[in-house]
Amino acid sequence: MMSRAEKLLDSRCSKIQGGTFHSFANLVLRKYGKSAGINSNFTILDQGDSEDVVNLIRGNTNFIDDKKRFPNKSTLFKIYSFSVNSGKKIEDIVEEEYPHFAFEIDKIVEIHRLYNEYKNNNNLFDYDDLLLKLRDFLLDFSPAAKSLLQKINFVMVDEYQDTNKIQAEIVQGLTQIRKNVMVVGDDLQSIYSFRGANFQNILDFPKLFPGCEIIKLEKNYRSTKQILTLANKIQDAAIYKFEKTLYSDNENGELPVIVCAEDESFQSKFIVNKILELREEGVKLKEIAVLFRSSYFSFNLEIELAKANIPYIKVGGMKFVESAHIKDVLAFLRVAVNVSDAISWYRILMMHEGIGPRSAQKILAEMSDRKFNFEIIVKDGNLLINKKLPDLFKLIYNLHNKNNRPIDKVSHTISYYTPFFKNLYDDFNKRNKDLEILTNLSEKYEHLDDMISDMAIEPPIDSAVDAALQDNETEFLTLSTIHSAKGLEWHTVFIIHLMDGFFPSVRSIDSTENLEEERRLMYVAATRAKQNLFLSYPMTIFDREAGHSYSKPSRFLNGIKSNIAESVLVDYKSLLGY
DNA sequence: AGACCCGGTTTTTTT
DNA sequence: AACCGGGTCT
Repeated sequence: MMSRAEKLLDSRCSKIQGGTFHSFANLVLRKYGKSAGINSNFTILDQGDSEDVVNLIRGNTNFIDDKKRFPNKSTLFKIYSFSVNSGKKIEDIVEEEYPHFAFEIDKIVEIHRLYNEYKNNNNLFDYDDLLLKLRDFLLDFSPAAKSLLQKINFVMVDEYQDTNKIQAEIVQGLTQIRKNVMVVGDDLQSIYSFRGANFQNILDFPKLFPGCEIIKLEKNYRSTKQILTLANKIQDAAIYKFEKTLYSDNENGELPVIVCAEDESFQSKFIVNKILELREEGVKLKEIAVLFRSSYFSFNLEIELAKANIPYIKVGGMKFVESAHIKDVLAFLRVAVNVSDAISWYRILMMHEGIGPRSAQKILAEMSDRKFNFEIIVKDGNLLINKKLPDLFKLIYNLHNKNNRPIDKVSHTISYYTPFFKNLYDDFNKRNKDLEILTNLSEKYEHLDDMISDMAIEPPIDSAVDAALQDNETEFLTLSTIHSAKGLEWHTVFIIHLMDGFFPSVRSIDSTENLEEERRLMYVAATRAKQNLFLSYPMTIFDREAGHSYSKPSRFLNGIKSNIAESVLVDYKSLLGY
């Protein structure tokens, strides 16, 4: 966003402190945390790490009865995180969303207490802690907080409809000295309620800052009139909204197209053909995007794109740093920074042959007893670690003590890791590229701890991005989840898998509120297009249980008549016409 | 006892 | 593709 602002204005924009709430929190807490009693060497847990901690605690309790079902780590973590972000009590969330676990409520609350205790003892922050601790730091208004706030003259927040209660409090905290604050948002684009965002925030803004000025932006500079007409039609049916009428002066456009494809692969083939056609017309690949509700909807299309040699990047869904092999390497590096990072130790230890959860726990206990003092550990010949893992120990000792650059540490780690890697993954050849990318990424870092927090908060979008950027700025098509497409725009946009049960997702179909959020998501997707918009759905789709079954077009297409969108059928015959 | 292997299940969306 | 549970091997 900063670089886009820089292009519109000038280089001063690049000097503005900016970022997500989380990355801002990370910077502030590391710099000013000490005076607020925060050990600024904290390690950030991403969602996977947090779930691992929850799982560790879950396994150490005797709460799990073989006969009764108990929420798994990801469910537990979701409950806890939603509780923090929404301000609701765990008890109420379980009651409302997971009534089948209501009888375990005491255990669920107790694991949460232990989870917080564990993070405290080990100086671990999960994403939610970053927000909570920043809020408390600012609102405590200590001398350190004051000195930070003295330097902040203006505060601007984009996408304010997607903030939650804590984030609103952070904005309040940031404006304690100077009340220069501007927020921008659109209630119709609120799509993050699952993590506690509430568009009520933007409505309450005038109460928080009495006397604020409200400016309505009703002129759309992005899309053609035809696209806006369709977008307005989608939001006409919305139940919760605040009246506004969007208009555009741009009348030169084609009608959006609704594409009914015989099946998923016809849908993909249609898109591939259309993209090739557009490219002939001079539309660049980077001006085209394919958007979808869930990351896996694009699998079939990705195969077709590869066949047609169309380069693409995929945004959203499974990320580079979430892939198992990258997490493996990062575990070594994290231990190098924080020797008592138990979660990373488990990961490292258990990739060694003959070491499972039990032995890992014993080894960890041995190290912990000796306060992670490697000099002592290495001399004590009676330890399990010395019998099984002399090389590992040497590696970690060097990573931890040697004063070399991150790139050297990464290379050392990878050479140690390679045999395990090849053993662990059948597709190690494919994954190997990612290890190279990680090495390249580490080149720009001076300090390992910076690299590790970046990996948690602002991870590289996708391995392919970096690969593509390196080899001569190849142009590429964008595939993206709608959530990740927020705030962006393209000349041509395809929205795929518009089927009931997929988009809107089955999981939201039985609640009005969730369904309304899906509708807003649809609205966000449609309004990403500047010039062309294609809405497609396959008539049949493979379903695990039913085999092939007919699908129903998304309810969001209901009522879109031929004066709003053109309809196209894509079957065997029509494809031959191309 | 603990590691490991296999097969069935499940998968929204993000910092 | 990753998780979980259950069965088998060392």
